[in-house]
Amino acid sequence: MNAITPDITRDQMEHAAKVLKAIAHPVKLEILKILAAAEPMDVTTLCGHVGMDCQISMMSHHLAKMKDNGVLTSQKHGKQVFYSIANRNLLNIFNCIENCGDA
Amino acid sequence: MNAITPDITRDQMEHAAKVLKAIAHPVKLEILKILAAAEPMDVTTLCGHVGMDCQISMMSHHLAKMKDNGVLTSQKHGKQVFYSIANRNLLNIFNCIENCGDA
DNA sequence: TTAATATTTCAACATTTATTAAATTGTTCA
DNA sequence: TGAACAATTTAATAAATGTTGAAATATTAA
Repeated sequence: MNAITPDITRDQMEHAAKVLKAIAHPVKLEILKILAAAEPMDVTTLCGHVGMDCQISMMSHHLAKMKDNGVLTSQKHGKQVFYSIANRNLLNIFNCIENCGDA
Repeated sequence: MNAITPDITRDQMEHAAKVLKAIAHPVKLEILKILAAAEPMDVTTLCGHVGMDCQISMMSHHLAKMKDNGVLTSQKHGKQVFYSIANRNLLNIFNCIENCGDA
């Protein structure tokens, strides 16, 4: 009905808010960025890419939350767990981020 | 450097996370949607559009936070304050939302 | 079976966010 | 001036989030 904010119901709004909340964190955005370039990836490798201040336990929490909200999927392979991006459309958000820099 | 996640620095990541946090809430998304269709708008009118469970004080808190994070701007006119969207590029996020529905 | 590795879960804590009511500021108008 | 209205600020509280380290759970390999 509207070109800019297409037909979005209140329920979709609630869902969208959850997804956005699940990624509105610098480390989580970093995770998405890393996976966007090289998915799937296991937790330890991912942690290494994120940087020195990364603890495996923290990483696991972040990943779990994103998975809970449908942002990521995971697959176990041996003793490692590999994470992927559930729907790469979400990556459009990075264009948003770049363009909406500072107004 | 990368088509999908363009050259985004860690600082930009931090900034993006703040902006996303500032809108990752159903009512705040609703506010954006309403303003997208009819900006600028004063607080009371906005509150009316949001629905029955809207309290003016809550609205004011939400608006203040979004303004603090550069999402909205405001202009005083008489005893009313009119809010607008600072950068309409941000509205692309709604396309993201629509497309990234449920995977 | 024991040891080593990868990841998750648990528990505790500090910080941030959301919500609500009450008090306050600023503006207009009689 | 002072009553009425619009919006913000303050304060209190509940709820959610982020972080950390330790313990628990797989899985593989020796």
